Amino acid sequence: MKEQVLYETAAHWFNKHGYHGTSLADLANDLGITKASLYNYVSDKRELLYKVHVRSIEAAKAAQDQAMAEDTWLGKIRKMVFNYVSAITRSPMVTFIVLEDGALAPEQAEEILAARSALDHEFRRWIAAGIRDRSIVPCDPKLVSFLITGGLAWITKWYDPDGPWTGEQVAEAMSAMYARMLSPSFAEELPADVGRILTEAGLFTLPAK
Amino acid sequence: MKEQVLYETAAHWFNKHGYHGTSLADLANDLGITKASLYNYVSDKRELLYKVHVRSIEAAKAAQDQAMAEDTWLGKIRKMVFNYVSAITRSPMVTFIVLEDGALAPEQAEEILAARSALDHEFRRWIAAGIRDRSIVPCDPKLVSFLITGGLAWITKWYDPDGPWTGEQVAEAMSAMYARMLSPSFAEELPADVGRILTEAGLFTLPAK
Amino acid sequence: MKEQVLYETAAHWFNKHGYHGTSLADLANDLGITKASLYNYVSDKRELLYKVHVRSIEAAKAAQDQAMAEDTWLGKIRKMVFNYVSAITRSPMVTFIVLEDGALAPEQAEEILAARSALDHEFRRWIAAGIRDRSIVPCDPKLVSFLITGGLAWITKWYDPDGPWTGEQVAEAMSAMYARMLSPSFAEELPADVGRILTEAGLFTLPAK
Amino acid sequence: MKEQVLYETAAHWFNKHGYHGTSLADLANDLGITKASLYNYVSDKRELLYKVHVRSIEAAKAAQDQAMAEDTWLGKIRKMVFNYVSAITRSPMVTFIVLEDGALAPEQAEEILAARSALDHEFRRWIAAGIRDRSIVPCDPKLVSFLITGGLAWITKWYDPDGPWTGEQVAEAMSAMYARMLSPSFAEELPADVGRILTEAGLFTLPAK
DNA sequence: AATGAATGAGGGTTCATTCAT
DNA sequence: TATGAATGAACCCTCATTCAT
Repeated sequence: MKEQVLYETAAHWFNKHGYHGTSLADLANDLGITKASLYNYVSDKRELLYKVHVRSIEAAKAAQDQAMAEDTWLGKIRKMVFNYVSAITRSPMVTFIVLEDGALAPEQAEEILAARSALDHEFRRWIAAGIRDRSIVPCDPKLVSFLITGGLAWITKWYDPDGPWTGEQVAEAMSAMYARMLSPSFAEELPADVGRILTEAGLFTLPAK
Repeated sequence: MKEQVLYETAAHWFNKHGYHGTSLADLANDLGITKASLYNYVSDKRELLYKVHVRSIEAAKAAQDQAMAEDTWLGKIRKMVFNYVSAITRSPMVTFIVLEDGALAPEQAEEILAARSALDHEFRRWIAAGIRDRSIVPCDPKLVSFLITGGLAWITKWYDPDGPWTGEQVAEAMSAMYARMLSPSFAEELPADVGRILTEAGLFTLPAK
Repeated sequence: MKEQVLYETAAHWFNKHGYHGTSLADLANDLGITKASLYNYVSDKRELLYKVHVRSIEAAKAAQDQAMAEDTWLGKIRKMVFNYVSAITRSPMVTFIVLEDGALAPEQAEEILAARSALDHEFRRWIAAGIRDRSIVPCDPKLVSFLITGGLAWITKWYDPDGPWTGEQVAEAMSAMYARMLSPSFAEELPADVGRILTEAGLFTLPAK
Repeated sequence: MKEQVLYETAAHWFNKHGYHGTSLADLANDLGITKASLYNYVSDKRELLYKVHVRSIEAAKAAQDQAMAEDTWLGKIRKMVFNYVSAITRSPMVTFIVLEDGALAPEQAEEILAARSALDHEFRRWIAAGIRDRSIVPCDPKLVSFLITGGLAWITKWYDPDGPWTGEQVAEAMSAMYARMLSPSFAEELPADVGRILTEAGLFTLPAK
């Protein structure tokens, strides 16, 4: 059995049923092996959750890192959202999993939360910087960060890879909307390709794949 | 024991630990009674979850109903977001709880999902109508509805009543941001009181309570 | 509420579901009162079982006592069976309840078992005496007593007061069959009224009520 | 642990304490394993009861099938009783268990009752056929079937393998008594080996082993 | 690498019983 | 006489985990 599949399955189940609502029997059954066999790959149920969280955070970090190259602060934000949505919708492994209290060991939880917090604070810094140089509308960075995080976390609850939209389309649309929310003036801030989408799709409505 | 307290406690726990991560012993212990006593109020653990969901939906419905009086479509949306955020931050009972697969009985789940879907579709209709009369920027109503729902659902994960912000402040800020995202032109669409807030708070940053 | 009804209901439930399979909630619900109210009549669940047993034994004792007047040993046996079957089929109170191990307190169980044993031994004495004076076929009294007891105990499992047979008909038929089993010669031992039944019913088949 | 032992133990306990009066802890304790281990063999407490019932019915069916070879109707009946008593007294697995209402799932209960009913009706047919060809005394087949079933069901309540009688002795004695009950004339119907028993045992009293 | 069997801990639920009202 | 609320104990069952094979 491929280890990769194990984590994808776990991510899927944790996301749909929650950590405590997922039993190792569920996973084993889904993978076509026995509960006992799982212990050849993982030492713990917790480890599964932990690793899934780690990969999710790595993906978020990557999305952020790759967005840093953008020129403007708004551009960075827009790119970061785009990257992250793309990642989430592309691989079932990269799921934003809601962290249930007490599911992870204290140190693990602390580590995950610290990593998330670091990402969040970096994100807030971008917003604050953008506000300072007037490329982003005055707003509260912390609140806006939460607001956007919520939108991103929710994707896994409704996005269906077999549905009408590709991940890139969703990524494009969401990043555009958030950019719109943050840009001090709609007209001058929107990047060129959004214009293309508006044209192609007619009134910016997402077209089916 | 007050029945109200029971539901608030349950909502709190389900939100923090997930449905399966919450044991009746946790609840009972928190309430200062025994597990068995819980069964004088509820017939089932499931019923607790169900009722919490029902009340959450009622609150959302109320938020929507009370927003209908607004003149413009954007105004309705803004008011709805404001109302709902206010409700969520005000009472621990009104929590947007993530529905874990299989936690509710099939008919219950169906009912809850149907109700949520109805709210969602009404919300989408507002967006679509706004787009049609050009009071809302061209966008995909379904996607935007999901995007906003995510932001609202996430609130319970980070909002702290003992923190620096009042619920009304958060409600004001979030509804303003979403309005900004949707208004075709920022300047002309923003309602008067947002201007007041901008003034009072200095650059729209949320002030501490 | 009539106390009598309580015991009848209890007897019915114990018989259908067993002692442990009957909850006080079942009884209370059936009686239209609350569990707590039951404790105004009985101090214990056990007491219910105990009293039902006592009455069942009293009925058996009465059946035996009233049969002693018969002239022959076989006549006594026949009458005893007739009386007991009549009692069982007449009143829902008089049920032969199978005694589950550990249901009664040790002393109570001992008492009930002693009483049953006394009845049984008296019954065996009749058989033995009959064998001695050749009015009953040579057989093992103990085994025959068990055999007949089984037939009697089973009645509550199948007899339906609303069915085609009256209790007296069943009593007549069963006592006749057992008498047949025990009489050294069928022709000379059968009492007169069996002849009547044979005549009336055609070939001894039980007629509908 | 041998699966066979599990069912024997279960049968024993259900018989002595009733289904609801038997806890899995009792069984596990008796078997020297833990409650949880039971679930490696059975999916349910109910399944234990169900399987025990099934085996009991299979034994009854076998007893009936093997009796069909007998020439006369009375002979069949006699043999069937003999076979069944032998089986019951031989193996603790083959216990006639009283079915408590609601202990089995509706479909299971229906199945068991249907099977029992089939056996019962076949038995009644034998009686009726015997009455028709005058090899059995005129009587009501249904009532007689109940009467005999009761005698058989009761055996498990009193028979003690460590007691003075072997199972075959009991089987011989009971089948002889019922044959006596049903034969139109005692003298001519009794099979030869009963005579032997009468001789050996002195007046047909069962000798100790 | 895989598994069947076993298990301690705990989870949801029922139950007989008590008691203040 | 009746009851709603409370509870300790027990019950059936599930779960994560282990281990010999």
